Amino acid sequence: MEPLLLFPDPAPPELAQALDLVGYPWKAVADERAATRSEPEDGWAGGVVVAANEPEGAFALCRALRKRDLPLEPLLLLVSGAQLGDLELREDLFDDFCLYPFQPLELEARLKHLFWRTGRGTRPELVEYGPLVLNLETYQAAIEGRPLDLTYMEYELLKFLASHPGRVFTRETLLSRVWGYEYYGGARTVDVHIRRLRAKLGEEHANLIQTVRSVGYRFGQSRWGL
Amino acid sequence: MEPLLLFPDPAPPELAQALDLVGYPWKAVADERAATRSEPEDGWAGGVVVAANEPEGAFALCRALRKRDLPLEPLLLLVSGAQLGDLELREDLFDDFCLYPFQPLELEARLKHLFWRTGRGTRPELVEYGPLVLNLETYQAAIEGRPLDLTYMEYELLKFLASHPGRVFTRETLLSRVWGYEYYGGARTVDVHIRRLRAKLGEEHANLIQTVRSVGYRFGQSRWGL
DNA sequence: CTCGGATGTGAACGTTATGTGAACCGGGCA
DNA sequence: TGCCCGGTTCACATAACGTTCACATCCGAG
Repeated sequence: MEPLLLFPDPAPPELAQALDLVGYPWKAVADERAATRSEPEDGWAGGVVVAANEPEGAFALCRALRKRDLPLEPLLLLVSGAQLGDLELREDLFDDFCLYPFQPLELEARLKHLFWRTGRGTRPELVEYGPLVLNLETYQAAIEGRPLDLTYMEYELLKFLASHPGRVFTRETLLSRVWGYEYYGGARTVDVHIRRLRAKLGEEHANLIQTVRSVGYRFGQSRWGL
Repeated sequence: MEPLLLFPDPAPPELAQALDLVGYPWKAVADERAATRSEPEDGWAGGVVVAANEPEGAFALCRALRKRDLPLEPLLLLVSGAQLGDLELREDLFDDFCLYPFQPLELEARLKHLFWRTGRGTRPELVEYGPLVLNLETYQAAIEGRPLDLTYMEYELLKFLASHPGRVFTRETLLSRVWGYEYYGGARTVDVHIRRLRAKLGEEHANLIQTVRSVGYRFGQSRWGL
């Protein structure tokens, strides 16, 4: 079996021990570079990321691992009780989470359940909204069947927006969620990308992205019901 | 929002309370027959099944709910630590599990993540008062289902007022709470915004905002008690 | 009934956020 | 090395927005 990716490096002893006990091979990495460097031939079997001690590094790693051509999955996040509230805005960065410190039995059960449910391919590889379709595997986008020629950043931005239809995001939020937390640049960058997206969507569909003055941008219509 | 199915009936007090606190409606059922009988029009929003106390009944219910034409989803299972080992054989009966007894925060986070990944969307944060609805995530407002086109300041003002129905606020208070503490401007600004809000609410609902002469403004009916 | 302060109203004004076109810059590739 | 592509930044145009003012109207006190 391919090893699991562990963060941080070195891995917390009790985590390493728990995995050893139930027979999961693993390898600890300190950051994205290390993750790429020591990646096995057939890719990682999955990931266990401890966010309780070094949240920034942990979330940065998750984001990087999710953005790859073949996103790392399944990804189990270990969080402290105090971090539970922060998870809401990072739903897409992990597949399941577990309180840290953890019970070995619970960790094992979660890993088993994760492998069971991701093994059946329950993950959607498409993001759809009305006439828009994003194929996450091939990095292609289309509207009404007509292919869109998007650049990397345009694709990422559209993917993020279309994954959260109806919701308003400030430029700062978009910069941190799409560009990355450590990004340090002008907010007007977002405007320009929005404009190009609207242009490529075509006049007919430009209104898929709406401006909410003095707040930010919204994709699609709002959700009134549940 | 449609209610969650709870097992057993009656529901454990701490579970009922935790769900009430975060605003999930629920209905407890004792078995499959009760589940079918009291099922809402649009189906259950999901299920929370406590397996810690009555494992046989709980798993039987899960099995029944999964076998239906429209399987109940998502289903969160609450298990004791001693039951963790048994889960392996029942992977297909639930979508996620949580240790019981549970931390309310963890329960909330798991429900949110479940709703997110099963695509049923998390409940939007709403401020409601009678016919008025404010969607805080999408920055949209509606009255009697009809969308209101509000500017940023109008929205912020209405949000503040509608969040404190029945209470009277002086113009100075509104300026400091809505516009910001350091704001330095004329009090008549408030009047103008109130007028525009009334206009947009429509003649029928303009009285949602009442003038309290020589004091300020009040939203909704006055509260006699408390 | 009358007076005066408080509030409603319409319009004008100044500010600010956003749209827009183009220049800049840096990395990959020939 | 020099070109090309994409991402970023800048400067300017523009329209939306918030604020202010002058005046009209309302309401309660006396």
